[in-house]
Amino acid sequence: MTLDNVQAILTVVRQVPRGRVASYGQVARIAGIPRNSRQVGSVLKTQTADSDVPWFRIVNSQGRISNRDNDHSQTNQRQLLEKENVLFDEQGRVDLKVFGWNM
DNA sequence: GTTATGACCCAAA
DNA sequence: GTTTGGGCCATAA
Repeated sequence: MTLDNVQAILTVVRQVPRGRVASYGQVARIAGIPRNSRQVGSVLKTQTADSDVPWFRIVNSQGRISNRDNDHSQTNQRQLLEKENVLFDEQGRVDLKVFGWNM
């Protein structure tokens, strides 16, 4: 990964509007690196909360929250999204048809 | 240089 | 609708 790509990823994530979510693959495509969806996660985990990047608006293509299979950060992300009117179902997933970011 | 791992994705079952 | 297996590519050891 070049530094340019990292900046492109962060720029894309910053463009995600409030109340919407985007998938890793979607971010990777828009950033110009279609096959590097996994690296998007690696970049986001270095950002954490004290950044201006809304990392919590990124979920996987199934609408599931993929952080480190831990427990705490997952709930934290969910609450951050619910604060923006993004609702989860009983299985802890968001409806990408409704809350997905379609440009 | 090779091997293993990962906040993933997609097609098939 | 969900779970599995194979594929991808960048980093770490």
